[in-house]
Amino acid sequence: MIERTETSETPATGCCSPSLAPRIDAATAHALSDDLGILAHPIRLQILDLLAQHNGQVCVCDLEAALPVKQPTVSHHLRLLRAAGMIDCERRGLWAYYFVRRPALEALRTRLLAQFDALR
Amino acid sequence: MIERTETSETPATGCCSPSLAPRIDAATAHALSDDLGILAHPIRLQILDLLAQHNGQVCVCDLEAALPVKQPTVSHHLRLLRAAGMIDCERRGLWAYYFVRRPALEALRTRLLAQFDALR
DNA sequence: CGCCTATATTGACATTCTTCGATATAGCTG
DNA sequence: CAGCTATATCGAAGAATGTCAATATAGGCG
Repeated sequence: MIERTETSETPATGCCSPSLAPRIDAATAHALSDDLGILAHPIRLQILDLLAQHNGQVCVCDLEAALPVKQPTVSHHLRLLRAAGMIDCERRGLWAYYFVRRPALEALRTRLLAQFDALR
Repeated sequence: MIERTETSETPATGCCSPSLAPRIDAATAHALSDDLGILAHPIRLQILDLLAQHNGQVCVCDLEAALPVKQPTVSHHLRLLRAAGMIDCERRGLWAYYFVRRPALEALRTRLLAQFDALR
């Protein structure tokens, strides 16, 4: 590492800017990346899409029929989406009807937009 | 699976809607989740933030100094971001100056928004 | 050329993710 | 209750990801 004083204005004897720091703190970055990680799976995106389309009327076997994975896998992804607060379900008799939690998705959308705007 | 006719209007002897299909096709979902997967890492989010802040003036050792990971890890994340088309770099002498590719990020933002709006 | 420095790549290792068969749970129906 | 069905959970196995030490590459300087 090249020697340089923090107070100096010199653009560099070498390269490095005087201790550059991210505006996003690690905790925020972590929280956001967790949510992005939930979205970052094709099956989960398709589940969200299906749920949004047929709000409150989609049971697990519908999803299983519409997606190229088996039932335990569908349940697994539903659990992740639920743990992330993006969806929820209501049991009616034998069936579990899943639906998107619009306010949560709206909040995530807002958070994402804010992040993108910060990259402006 | 419960027997049912596609043409019937009956809300179900059981649960399932007549063959529900995602509006997002698998290819689109896959492409989008790939990009989301790139964003879904705290270090990468912070890198994007740092690059956006100091456009065109950030070399790898700056990033290494600002982030809690070692140089090979920084290079690794830079490579992923670059492969995803989100950033690029210019070599000047010994140093590699990285910068965000604003048009690509803008396109991603648009794509993401469209997706969120589809969940409307 | 020989040395030094910034960055990239390689290889190994640990961790996490994804999937699915098998099984458990829960609620209906007879 | 017995049997059936929808969903959840468990456990195992493979794939993908993240990290870093070690090493390679490449460009500057004396």
